[in-house]
Amino acid sequence: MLSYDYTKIEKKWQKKWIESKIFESKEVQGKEKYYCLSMFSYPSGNLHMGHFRNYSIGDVLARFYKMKGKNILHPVGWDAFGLPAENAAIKNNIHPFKWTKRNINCMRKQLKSFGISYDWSREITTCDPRYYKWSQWLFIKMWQKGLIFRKNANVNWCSSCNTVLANEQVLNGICWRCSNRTEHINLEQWFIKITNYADELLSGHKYLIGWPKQVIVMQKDWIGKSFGVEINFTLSGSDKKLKVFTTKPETLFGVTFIVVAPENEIINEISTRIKNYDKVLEYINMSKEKSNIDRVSCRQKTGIKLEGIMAINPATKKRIPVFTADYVLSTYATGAIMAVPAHDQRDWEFAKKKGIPIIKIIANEDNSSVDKCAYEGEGILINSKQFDGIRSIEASNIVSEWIEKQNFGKKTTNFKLKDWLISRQRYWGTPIPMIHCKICGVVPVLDKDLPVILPKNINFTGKSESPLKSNKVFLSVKCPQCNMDATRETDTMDTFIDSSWYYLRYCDARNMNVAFDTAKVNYWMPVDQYIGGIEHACMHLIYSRFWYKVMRDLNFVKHDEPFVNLLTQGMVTLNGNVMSKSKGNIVNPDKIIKKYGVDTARLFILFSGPPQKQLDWSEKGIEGCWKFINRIWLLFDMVNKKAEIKASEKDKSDILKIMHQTIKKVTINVGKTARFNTAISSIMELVNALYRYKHHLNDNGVSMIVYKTVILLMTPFTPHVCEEIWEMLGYNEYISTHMWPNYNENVLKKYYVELPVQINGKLKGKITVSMKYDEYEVKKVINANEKIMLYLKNKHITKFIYIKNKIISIVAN
RNA sequence: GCUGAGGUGGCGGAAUUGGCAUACGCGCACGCUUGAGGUGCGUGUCCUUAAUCUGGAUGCGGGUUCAAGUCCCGCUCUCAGCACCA
Repeated sequence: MLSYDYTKIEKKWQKKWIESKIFESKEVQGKEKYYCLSMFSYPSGNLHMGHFRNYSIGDVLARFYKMKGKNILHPVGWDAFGLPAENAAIKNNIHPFKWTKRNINCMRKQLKSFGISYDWSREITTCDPRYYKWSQWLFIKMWQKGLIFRKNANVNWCSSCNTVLANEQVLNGICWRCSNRTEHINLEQWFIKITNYADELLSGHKYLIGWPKQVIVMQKDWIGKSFGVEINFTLSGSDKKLKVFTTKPETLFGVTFIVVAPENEIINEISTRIKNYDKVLEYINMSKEKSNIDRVSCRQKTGIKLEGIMAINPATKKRIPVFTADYVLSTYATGAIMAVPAHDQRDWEFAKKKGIPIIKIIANEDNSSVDKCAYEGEGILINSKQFDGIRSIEASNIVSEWIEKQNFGKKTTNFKLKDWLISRQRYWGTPIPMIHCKICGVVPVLDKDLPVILPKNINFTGKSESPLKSNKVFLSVKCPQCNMDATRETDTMDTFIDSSWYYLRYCDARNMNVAFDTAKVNYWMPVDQYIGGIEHACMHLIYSRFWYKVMRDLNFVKHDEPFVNLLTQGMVTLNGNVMSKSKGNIVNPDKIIKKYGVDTARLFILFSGPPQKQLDWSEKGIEGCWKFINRIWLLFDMVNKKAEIKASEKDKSDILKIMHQTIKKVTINVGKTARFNTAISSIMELVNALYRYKHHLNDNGVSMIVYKTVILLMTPFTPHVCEEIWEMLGYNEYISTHMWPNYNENVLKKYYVELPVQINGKLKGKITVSMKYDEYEVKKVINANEKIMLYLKNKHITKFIYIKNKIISIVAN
């Protein structure tokens, strides 16, 4: 028999799976559920290898647990709002709706050819009013809870995307989507109080045992909690106090100047007292013009003294100068610092430049000087009056309490995490369901008027204004409270809102009355396995966790965390390069599927390495997987042939033992450790063993038992060919719904074991002994072993170590 | 700079958690099959070696141990994230 006809087989089973609805899910009380979720995709046009890997990993798990008897939810959908659609509209004069729909149709077709075990009846699309109605509804619920607010703020603006961006979406001053430099501008915007949950987002990490450590660390850094003290500095000749935040209160006696951020309000408030205000203003404008990148990359510290302003160090009562400098950020803590040049390198550099005194407060054992650089380590306090001699670690708390008692400061915690800016000045997103009324202020749209439909007739100007503003019909509305003429909000929501709750909609995707039924959500949630790229560590995965906690506090769901286990799959590269359209190095999964079939493509992508690791695509590697599937295919005829020679009892029991070992290994590698590569290699070993065994098949069906096991074990990896062989073997049922094979520990039980014998740490031989043997009996066997005894000739045994069933280690000289 | 993860053949990667390093696959070499090529099958493939002797190899250097890829100390390189966060 020649190689198998994968095209025919794959089409056949994909059709059957859909028609028979075997992968459609229903809540079954009492049956253990398994919610398997691959991150849904943005419909950019076509699926690439990264998608293919993502879905293949999810599919292995969904299929495995289905065979293990669990009730599976394995849904699929589209994260369909977003900028590319709108940019395509401006560029190619195609409506975003049309563009998106076309792409989804194309990608759905492609996705169906992958044969993933999705429940297609639950497919969702976020740009569908039946979906975004509920995004709006949830938005209003959050508004009513006081979690959404408007404020004028210094926000990130991307002039290429023509919209504001959340902090998470700006990396190093660069827009996450288009890689343009962003600017800071002042705008009135919509925010969600994610900071209310900052503490819980951190403490919740302890429940996320099934998450990669890397993601937890990244989130922790992003949330950035730090403990410290807020201290009020009196400004001489003014009733104004200046608030600073410090994590090192013990260095208070070494504060020799104060620095406020150029954007700090206080400068404006005390402007009449600043003698060189013109020059200060000049500096402020200069630093405003510097982009984020310049401020960060140019480590040379600049700044200007506020002449005529002095602060008083509350500990030393000394008058100290006040500066403004852009090495202090306006956006963190109070936007002002107390500078301790002796023990902070940044302050040290600034002090050196400006000729400010440097007073040493912490002395270490070496009594190292602070002339060359700041000393940032621990030590004993000096020059600190009553606190002299205390160790700095202990002094932190002692001084904090003293500060509180003296009433010029209090202990606080600060977060780097800022509130989530959720409004966008773009068209292709969920309309924010709010109304501006001159009398009533900001009023939410009534439930009965939802959804606020995104109008289709819009001019895409590409100008920096919300496109919805151009639609007068959309704009004019009656106020739901006073019924007077009012205007609609024209900003749309950040698409990360759509993706913050889609996993809940999957649990009840067709409900027209509520966003989701609580009972259904509580049946399926939390997601047992989430699979996606690590690039979402500090965006989607923080937003979703936050959103879920709000849902919990609204009594919509009952758990604390939405995703129990997270698998971050590695990228698929070509010659080490990220595949991208601009580089023109995209390997299209369609092409591979055409050449080898889906089963082979899946097998290769899963076999090449652990799913978390980056995978470099190679045609060479895929050949091996193709060969392996063919070897299994060819075995069908071989196991069906009756041979003349009888199989020996030992051969039969040997191969059965290998089979049970393989079942055990695959079960653990798939179910527990998600090491699909080693699972597959152990099945390869079993197939190799069966090939070696094939010479004597007159064996009461032993080879058939082994063969069937191979097919069952391969089903999560190569489902199409396994269904086909299963049918050829005479079964009427789907192998996809067949029970996963069990292994029998009794068969695995060994009675004899091969023990390596080490002499002075080097392997010198092996002996086979009964597993029951004690040291005395093992010694007897060794004494009878000529080869080993040769090494021990004329030697004195000083140590004899026998680790039962593992190893023998002899020390002799 | 800080944080985290890593470094094992020509390559992708294994190693039951301290117990036979290099499983499985790719590649390569040789043989068989074939008119030839491909496929398929078989054998071999870390270095040293005539050898199945003997040594030596898991980034480098040291340590603990009967025994170290795995544990400890010190370097070094790579990748990822954050980056003036007071």
